[in-house]
Amino acid sequence: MSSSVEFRHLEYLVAIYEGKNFTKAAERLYRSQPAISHQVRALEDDIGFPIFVRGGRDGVSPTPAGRLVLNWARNVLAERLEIFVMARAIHNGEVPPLRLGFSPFVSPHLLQTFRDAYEELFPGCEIQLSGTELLHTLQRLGHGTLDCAVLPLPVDKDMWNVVQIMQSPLVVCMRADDPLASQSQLDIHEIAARIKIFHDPELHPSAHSRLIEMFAEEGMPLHVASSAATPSDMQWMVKQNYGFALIDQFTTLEPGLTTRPIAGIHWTADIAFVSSKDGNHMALPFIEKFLKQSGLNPGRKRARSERIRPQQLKLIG
Amino acid sequence: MSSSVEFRHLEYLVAIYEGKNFTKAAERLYRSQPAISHQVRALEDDIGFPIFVRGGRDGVSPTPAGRLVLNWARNVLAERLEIFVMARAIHNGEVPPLRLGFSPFVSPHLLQTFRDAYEELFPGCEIQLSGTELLHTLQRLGHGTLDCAVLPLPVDKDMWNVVQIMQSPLVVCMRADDPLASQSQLDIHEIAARIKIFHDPELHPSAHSRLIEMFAEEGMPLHVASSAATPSDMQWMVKQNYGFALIDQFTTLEPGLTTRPIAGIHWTADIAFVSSKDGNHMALPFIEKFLKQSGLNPGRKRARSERIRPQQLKLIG
DNA sequence: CACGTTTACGCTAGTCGTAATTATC
DNA sequence: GATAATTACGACTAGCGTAAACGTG
Repeated sequence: MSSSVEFRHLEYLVAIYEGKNFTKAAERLYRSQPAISHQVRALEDDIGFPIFVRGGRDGVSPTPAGRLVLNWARNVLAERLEIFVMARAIHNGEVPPLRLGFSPFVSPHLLQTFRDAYEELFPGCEIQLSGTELLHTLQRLGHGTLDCAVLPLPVDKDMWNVVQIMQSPLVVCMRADDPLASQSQLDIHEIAARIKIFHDPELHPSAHSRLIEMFAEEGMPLHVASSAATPSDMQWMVKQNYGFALIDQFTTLEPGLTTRPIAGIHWTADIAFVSSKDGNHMALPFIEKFLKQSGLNPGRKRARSERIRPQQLKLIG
Repeated sequence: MSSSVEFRHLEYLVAIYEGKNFTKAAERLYRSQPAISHQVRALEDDIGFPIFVRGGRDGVSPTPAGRLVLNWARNVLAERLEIFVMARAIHNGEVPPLRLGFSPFVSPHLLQTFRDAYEELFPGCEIQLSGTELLHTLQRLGHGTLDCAVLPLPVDKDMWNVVQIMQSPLVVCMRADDPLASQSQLDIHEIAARIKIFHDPELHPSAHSRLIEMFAEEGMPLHVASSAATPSDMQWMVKQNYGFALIDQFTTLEPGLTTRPIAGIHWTADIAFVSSKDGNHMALPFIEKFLKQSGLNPGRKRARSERIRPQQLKLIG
């Protein structure tokens, strides 16, 4: 059956399609025309259906089934080139370290997942991490001192290559001994006034105003009391009873803290893989293809049993 | 170089990797062990780097570069099978019509783009369209009387396979002879009170409440005056001076109407390709793979010269 | 008849198998 | 010394080229 199809056949098919006849294809391929004809015929006999309809005078044209095969053939031939170029680079140690930026909002766990995926894709290739604030990270991407970054959305999709890799619900972070911790879900009206700890507005201007808007939608005014630059600072504040905080549900919690979802609310923090459009690290196309295909699966179970619904609102990075 | 790599080689590599040594691989492949050894050696000589490190006693293991090749090899071998099964189905006319649902919110232009992409992927294969309201479409997906659908987000990602295919800014639809049409952008405070035409809340419960929220965020109360079931009904109402409407910027406009963006506001309608997790139309995996890879490019220029920024807010389907 | 594909046939490359050799634990 | 990969060599498959036949405009 189709298991005797070889790359050689695909090369012939593509050449025939592009040359529009067997003869021209044969010239391109430095083969005799009968050789091509014979191979294609053998292939068609093998797979059980024709790839081309021999059109007599002006050129052959692919059948519908043939077009499917041709599309795939072009792809796969291109991939073959890329893969071996890349693999040779790996072998020669010519893959420069991947300079990966991230903002404090991105959980170490997600970074670890990314690192694992990268190790799987490019075994033995180094990653250099730089965690700074969002705007600075984007600046460095622009200057070319970073190859890519893991950042909260939104990010200008016309300016950067963006692949979303995570959509993580926001939950309320509180002390485990808080009376409200006995509830599995929280009523927004009960807790709105107690949410007082936020990320530094300077570091994430849009995120901050977004948060205020989200509460306004629910008819809740918000009182910003304390602000922090990192998730761990926020957690420290929660622990010290400064108030509650809204955090990514995948944030690693310090002992003595717990998280609860807000009933009926499905705010999320969206995280994306971002790279410069003219970024030139050779791994970038592979990474993006991989992320688009398979996504990134942080191997951790959902925080609560409740199904997480795609939500209307996004926390802006 | 790598252009002499054939599928045969990849099969050998994968068998060796899975069998962990040349001998077991040879058995699986119904070949002699030296044949395998010789082929792999020839391959490695050709590509210029080793795939396996011969580990003496307990099995060979892939080099870093080899792992990259192996990952790709597995993929590409699987693809080869799928492609020819699919192509044979196309040839035999065994591809059932793709029963595609869509909601009234989805522009015909986008559907056409999808249809073109499908025709490119599966030449000659039929699409059966069913346009009904969102909830009914989801019901039919569940019952298996639809294979897939093009729908506004959000849709439960745990319940359905969802691939976003479009993110289209919302603009204000008004009469071309309206005085405000002279402005290239509109001030939200000037027009909020005049936006009176909405989609029927019954048909899109979440979309409706979302719209009200979005205005609330901007501090604008919204007065729902008229409602319509389809975009063309909405346009008729705008024409008859019932008020302005908020529509997808890619909606085909009737003569006498025009659209303008709202300054500083970047609301969007997000459209996705949705299918049942146990949907069994053979084309679905291919379509999803294609959409994830290349997305869907509605070949139409941007409505205004202004760059569209990814936005914070999404109109719910 | 012209142009292009297919069939026929001999040649050779290269793939496979058997057997002998080498390497590693 | 046992297990497993490599080398050696002969056999045969099958991909190639040349030349002739076949089909369409």
